Amino acid sequence: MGIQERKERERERRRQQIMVAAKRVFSSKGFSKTTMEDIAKDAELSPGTLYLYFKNKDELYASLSLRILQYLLIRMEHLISEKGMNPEQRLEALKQAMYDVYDFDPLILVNMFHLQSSETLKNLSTELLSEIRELSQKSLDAMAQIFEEGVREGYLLERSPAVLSTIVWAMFSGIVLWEESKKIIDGGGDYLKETFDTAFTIFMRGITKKVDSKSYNAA
Amino acid sequence: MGIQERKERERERRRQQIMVAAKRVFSSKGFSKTTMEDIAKDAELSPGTLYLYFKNKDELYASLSLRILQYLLIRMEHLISEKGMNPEQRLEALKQAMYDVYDFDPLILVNMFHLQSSETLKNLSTELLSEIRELSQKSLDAMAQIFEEGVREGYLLERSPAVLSTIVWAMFSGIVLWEESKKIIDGGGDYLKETFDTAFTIFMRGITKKVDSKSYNAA
Amino acid sequence: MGIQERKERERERRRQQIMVAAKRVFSSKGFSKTTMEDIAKDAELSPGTLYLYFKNKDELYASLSLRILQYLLIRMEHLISEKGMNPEQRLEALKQAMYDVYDFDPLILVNMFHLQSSETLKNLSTELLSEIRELSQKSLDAMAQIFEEGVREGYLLERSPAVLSTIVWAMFSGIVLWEESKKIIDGGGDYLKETFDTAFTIFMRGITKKVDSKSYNAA
Amino acid sequence: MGIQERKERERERRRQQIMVAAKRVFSSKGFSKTTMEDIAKDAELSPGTLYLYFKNKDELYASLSLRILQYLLIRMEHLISEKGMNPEQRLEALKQAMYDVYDFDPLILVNMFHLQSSETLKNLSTELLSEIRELSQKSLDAMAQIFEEGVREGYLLERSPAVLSTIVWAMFSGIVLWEESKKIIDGGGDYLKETFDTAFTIFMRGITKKVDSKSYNAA
DNA sequence: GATGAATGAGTATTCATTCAT
DNA sequence: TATGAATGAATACTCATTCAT
Repeated sequence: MGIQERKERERERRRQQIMVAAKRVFSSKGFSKTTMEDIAKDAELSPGTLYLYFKNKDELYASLSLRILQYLLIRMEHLISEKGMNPEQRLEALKQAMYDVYDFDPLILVNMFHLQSSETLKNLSTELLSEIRELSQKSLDAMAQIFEEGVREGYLLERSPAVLSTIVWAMFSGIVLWEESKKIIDGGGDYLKETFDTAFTIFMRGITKKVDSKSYNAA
Repeated sequence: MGIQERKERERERRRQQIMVAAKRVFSSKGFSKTTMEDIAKDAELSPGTLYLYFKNKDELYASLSLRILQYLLIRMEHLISEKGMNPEQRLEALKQAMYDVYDFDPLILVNMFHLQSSETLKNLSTELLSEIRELSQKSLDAMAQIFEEGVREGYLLERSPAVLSTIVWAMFSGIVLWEESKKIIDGGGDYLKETFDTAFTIFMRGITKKVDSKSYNAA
Repeated sequence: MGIQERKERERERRRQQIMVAAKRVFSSKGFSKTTMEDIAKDAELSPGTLYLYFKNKDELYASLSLRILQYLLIRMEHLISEKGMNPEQRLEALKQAMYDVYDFDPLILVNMFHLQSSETLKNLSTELLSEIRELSQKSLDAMAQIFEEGVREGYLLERSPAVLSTIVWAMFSGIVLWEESKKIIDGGGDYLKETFDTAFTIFMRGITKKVDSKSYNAA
Repeated sequence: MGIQERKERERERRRQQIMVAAKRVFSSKGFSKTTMEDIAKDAELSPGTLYLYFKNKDELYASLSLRILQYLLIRMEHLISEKGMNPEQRLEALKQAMYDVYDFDPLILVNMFHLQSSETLKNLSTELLSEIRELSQKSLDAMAQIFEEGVREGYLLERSPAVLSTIVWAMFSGIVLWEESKKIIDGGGDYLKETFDTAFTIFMRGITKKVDSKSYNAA
């Protein structure tokens, strides 16, 4: 291992250390109530050091979303590379993958929507922004391939794979958002998996060619 | 009209004046970059006056969402009170109602999701919070009635109406959020209606008992 | 007195209050070691209030120089409006006026040179900058008139009045700077008046047509 | 050449390398906006290394002024050691020497005044401060010798040589400062040489015993 | 000597909110 | 009611300097 490489690895380790702390603090206090000093303390570093690894608070925040997007992409790519699954099985695996994304980091997933729908985006460096864009796009593309295959093999109705993947992702994120906000608003909720399972089943039935008896009136 | 009532009406007018200004400014600058003074200027009032009508910035912000929730509820209640529609027609009308909610104020709709997913909720007064909760719940309940009727009349599969309405709402909000964020991230988008139309059609097919030939392979 | 005018007067009073405090603190601690909070405390105001009257620290600093330039201009204009003085008397009065400017506020005079020669200028608003420029120019123009008259009346040699006034001002400011820096460097100095008196006498002899016996070998 | 001496030479070279970089950066960004890292980068060294050669930022800054003072002293000493000049010629040579000082490094010359008039002086080490003091004093003493000789030889009026040299230096620095600030404030200027030439001529006429016909009404 | 990562004290500025008028 | 001047707490970010390697 060259000295260059060792340094790079060390640097990456520090970044992770900071991100872990950031996630912890952001999750418990929310974005605007979290101070850089809070994060520094949690990471057992000085505030100045944070700025050696992240341009500003917004970028540190956004980098957390990046991680979950990266995880999403990995799962999607793994999914489409898997051999020997028929479309039905593959779609079932897709649903499972999305559960895993949620489990990977539910709070950051919600944050991601905050990020996307806010003015935060304007403070991000173009590199980071394009990285986010690229990851989102790739993940959706991967999802689309699954649907495409289903269509090609005559299992699914002829629908645009791109639109189908958008809908799945929207449905998933909408439910996440809804369940999380219910938790805050009335302390209820966390039926995410049940709800998403139902939603997914309905969705599948809606795009499957031969609507089999199994889906007919199944709970 | 009593003097009390006249006063109340005057007061309501001022509130609206402020909310209109607030909406304008929040929409163009985002929540955290908007100052109370910005809003006061836009409303041609002094900063102090704002506080005579709204407890604080968060509540002013949240009150905007309230309006759109009120509109949603009105539409839903109107929908279920309408006589002489069969389930299919009623569901079609539901889809149309949601388009209208979007058109009523797309930016505020997005703000609403932002509101839901953020720490803002924690700063709201219990009154406002419960008002939001109540409106959301009522709207969803109204939606649920539509599904319930469809089930009762044997048009829809036996599914929990509450879950179905949750899914529709989540699907809708997920797509809104997704399309808006695409606008910001890569300047693309605004396929909301097309996407939601497809999503709704699929969803309908997924929950309809007799899957007719019409939906089979339709674009 | 209209209400508008009363407010304006009140506002001006606050500005002065702040400037007096600023001068006191800047003089004792220097520009970069003075914090806005120091000044606020000295003025018995809150830090935020300072920003209601001055855009930023640089402008507050520069506004001090403005006062001394205003004083300089007043003295110069008074000088040229004075009737019944011959050129010799008028030049003597010029020297006296410059002493007074120095006495008006020696430290701020030094600051003014700091201001001029530094990067501070770049942070100033264009209004303030042009005000400084205008005051400087007007003062020099007034000075130039004195020399012009002396030339016209045949008392002085034919020299450009603009250049003469530049030289007098440069000589004056150079001596101020030098004496002040000597105070800091070796604790010596404060021979400003003696030195400037000699310098002025020599300068006068150098531009006077008839070099009289009085100036010959006078101390 | 001993090993000790070689080391010393090497050390001096590094100092020069740093000073050259420092001058470049200070000149383009001003003192307070220049960071030590800027200088380190320009010098292709690490920040830490700068501190092996200069105690701190202030001293690095001041050391630049030192160079120009050293140059001034060299010129002055050379001037008085020159044989076979009459007072008139020597004074003419003095004027020329000051032009050369200006040309040697106009920006640093301005910096020097900035240095003198500011709080920077208070941060300098006593060694550096006394070095500055000594160089200034020696240069002025050398200048004074020129005037003294002029007086002794009956060419100049009986004036204190120390005061005369102070005045010449103040006049010179005042003009430099004035011309430079005009450049910043209104983009005008660089008439330094013309202005100083006139000033010097007037000054000479003011201290010369026999005011000859040449200076009478000359341009 | 040289490095450069880490430090952490230091501060200008903002802005939601109040309250005397 | 309405005002808007004043408040002052709160904080992101910088950068001269150090020191372990």
